Amino acid sequence: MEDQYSYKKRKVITIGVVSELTGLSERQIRYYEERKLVYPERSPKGNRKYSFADVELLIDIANKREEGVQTYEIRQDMIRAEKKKEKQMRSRLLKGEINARFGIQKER
Amino acid sequence: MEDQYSYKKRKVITIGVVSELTGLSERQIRYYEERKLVYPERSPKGNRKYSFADVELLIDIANKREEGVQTYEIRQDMIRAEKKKEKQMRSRLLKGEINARFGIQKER
DNA sequence: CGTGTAAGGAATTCTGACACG
DNA sequence: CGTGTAAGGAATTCTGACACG
Repeated sequence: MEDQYSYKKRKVITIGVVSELTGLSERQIRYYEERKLVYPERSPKGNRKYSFADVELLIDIANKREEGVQTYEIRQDMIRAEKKKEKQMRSRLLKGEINARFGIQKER
Repeated sequence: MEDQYSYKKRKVITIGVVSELTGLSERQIRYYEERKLVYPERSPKGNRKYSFADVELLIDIANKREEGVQTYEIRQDMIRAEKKKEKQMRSRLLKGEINARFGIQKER
């Protein structure tokens, strides 16, 4: 469910590449960060670094925006989805499903 | 066997990040390219872009170099491994194993 | 609210070359 | 052979701001 951590979530992509990948302007990407929709990491000197997961998220955001959805709405939806997910995780923990599914997983 | 194409093989990482990820200097990374050990793509304006697969390859190269293996040797080994792989692919094709393993694969 | 843009500066990357060994 | 470095230029990224709507 969480996908492999490495490639998808490592924050290594610069904003210029993210712009190419998503079709969004750097201005838009930085603005969505300001609106708390994305959370890039920063290199030692302050350059933003994104993951493939971030790129996908930004593409979803771009689609929502095209539909006229405001950044505030998008954020609210994300928060709701997040809470829903946490809730599921908690109930699964109680059932011990985590170990069953991820306990004896092979590497990679 | 080929892993998922997307995240691991997309060339989106700049040389500076690759340098951080591998511990190699940019000079070394460019030199290994000159010796035909790595093949980054180029952005429209000429900036090198690497994949996670490239990063792993560079780490392997760094290890070989530490053992004193010359770039020429490393390249020869890579070529040999490549040919061996092609050979396997060919024999598998004949047996029709490709369809069996990749034909009805689900997305992602 | 969401995005473009000019502004000025700092950091990144590029190439070709000299250096050492 | 493998790598460091100074050199000069071009491209990238950053921030804060003004603009429009």
